Amino acid sequence: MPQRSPGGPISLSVIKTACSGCNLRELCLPLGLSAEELERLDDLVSVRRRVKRGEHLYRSGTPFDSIFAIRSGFFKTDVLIEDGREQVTGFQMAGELLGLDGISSEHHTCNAVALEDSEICAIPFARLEVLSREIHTLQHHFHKVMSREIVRDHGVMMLLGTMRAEERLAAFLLNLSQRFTARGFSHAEFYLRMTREEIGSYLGLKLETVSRAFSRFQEEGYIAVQQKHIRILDVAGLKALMNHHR
Amino acid sequence: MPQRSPGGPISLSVIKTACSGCNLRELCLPLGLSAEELERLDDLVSVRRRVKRGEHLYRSGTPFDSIFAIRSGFFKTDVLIEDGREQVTGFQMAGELLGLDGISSEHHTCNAVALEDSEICAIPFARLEVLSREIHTLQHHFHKVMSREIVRDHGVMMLLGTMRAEERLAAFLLNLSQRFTARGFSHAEFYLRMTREEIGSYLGLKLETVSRAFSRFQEEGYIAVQQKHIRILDVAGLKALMNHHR
DNA sequence: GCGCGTGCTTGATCCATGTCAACGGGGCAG
DNA sequence: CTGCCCCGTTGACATGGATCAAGCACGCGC
Repeated sequence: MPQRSPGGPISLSVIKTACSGCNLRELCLPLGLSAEELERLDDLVSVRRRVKRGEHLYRSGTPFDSIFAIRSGFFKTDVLIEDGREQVTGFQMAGELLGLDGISSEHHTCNAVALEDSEICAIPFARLEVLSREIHTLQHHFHKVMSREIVRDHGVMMLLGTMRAEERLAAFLLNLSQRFTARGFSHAEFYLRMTREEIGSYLGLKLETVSRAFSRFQEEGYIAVQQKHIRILDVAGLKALMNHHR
Repeated sequence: MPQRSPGGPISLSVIKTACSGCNLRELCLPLGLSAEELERLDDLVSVRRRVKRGEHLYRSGTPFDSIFAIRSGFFKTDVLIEDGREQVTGFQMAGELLGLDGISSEHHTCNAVALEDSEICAIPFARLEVLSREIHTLQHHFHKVMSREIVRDHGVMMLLGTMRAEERLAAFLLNLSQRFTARGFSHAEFYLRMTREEIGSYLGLKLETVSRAFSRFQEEGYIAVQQKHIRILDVAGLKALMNHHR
């Protein structure tokens, strides 16, 4: 069991901002809402806070009452089993939601850890349900977000169940690239916020295998790697590699 | 590629029954509803139909408009990629919902195939959203069901990412056993509706590996297998095996 | 009742990835 | 500036599961 830092796991400094002024509103929950509806969502999303690198936003087993939207930063979610095995279930970036897994049992079922200093918006779930009864667009969009999470998970199952090491890593890099692009960052150049071990855990590989695959991609000229700095040189090459199954 | 049966993929014989009289109402969507609310759900769930063994309930890429509740029978869902690889994403039994993945893009993103003659209830999603705005219990329960699906997927990711072959199969058998129990069937004795290959696809293993693991479990006295007929002899043994990681 | 096909089992071998080990570099603490 | 620790890289070797191949059992159609 991970130990709690004294005085609670999360830093509580509150930031004042609103969905209506948030540049992520086209990615995040507010998508498709009118100005007036957006204001009602603002009321609901009153708590914003910072989570420092390495801190938990929530832990598996703790009571669930809010979902969280990432305003800035980068998170991982993971599940641990007794014998110490860890499975990273996802990496989340700005505009994505955290905590949906907690709705079913009213307790979080995974850990969410900031991989860099981050800011999140807490959305009290009970109030979200009330509001989404009134705002159809919000209701529907929320359902889409949950469904998208399920589809994403199926993709990971595909990856874990059928792909070999290099395919997995290629898929991972292309996915990150695409998500960075959607946020207005370079699609070709980015910093990884996670370690090789965390990548490995997510992809069902050991860190050495991840490292070797990175090296091979570099030798082949698909990417340039230096530690956590990645430059994608040949998107098509990486894509081709993914169909390269025996 | 599975071929389409002439005249469309699904048999359309309609069965007349109601949620209010359904013995699955404690497992399925109606959970927690009052008699009066249940009647309103009945109105919504008007289409019931049979899907014969081997037939598709829906296919990846087709438009989404309903989710489906399984009234009786057994399904698999799978995702295919171009080069023919298949990933089975789940096996579903009576009382479980199918099609949640389609909400996000308004198209189904996987195939649902009956593994035995089955009966399903179609729930038009747009109408479910309307009704769940009016019935809070229904809204909340629906959210829980979606969330449970996410949690389940995380479990599969854990399995695929960190477990070895025998652990995966043990986890699979225990999970089936537990779900049969919840439906009032024997926890110790059941028929598998799926082939070794489908089990393998779900567990990220080849069919030979699945077969060998079954044989080993039998040698060890954990189970008795004869083709698709499984008898679990030592639940504790199977559970112990799951922590048996090197 | 017989023959065929599909699915299952089992054996032999191979290979991708895991494991173990050594080393190097960068960043942070003092 | 110096030293340490964490992270990443690389090599040598081990192994679990994949692959290839053969044969068997059951269910179904004729």
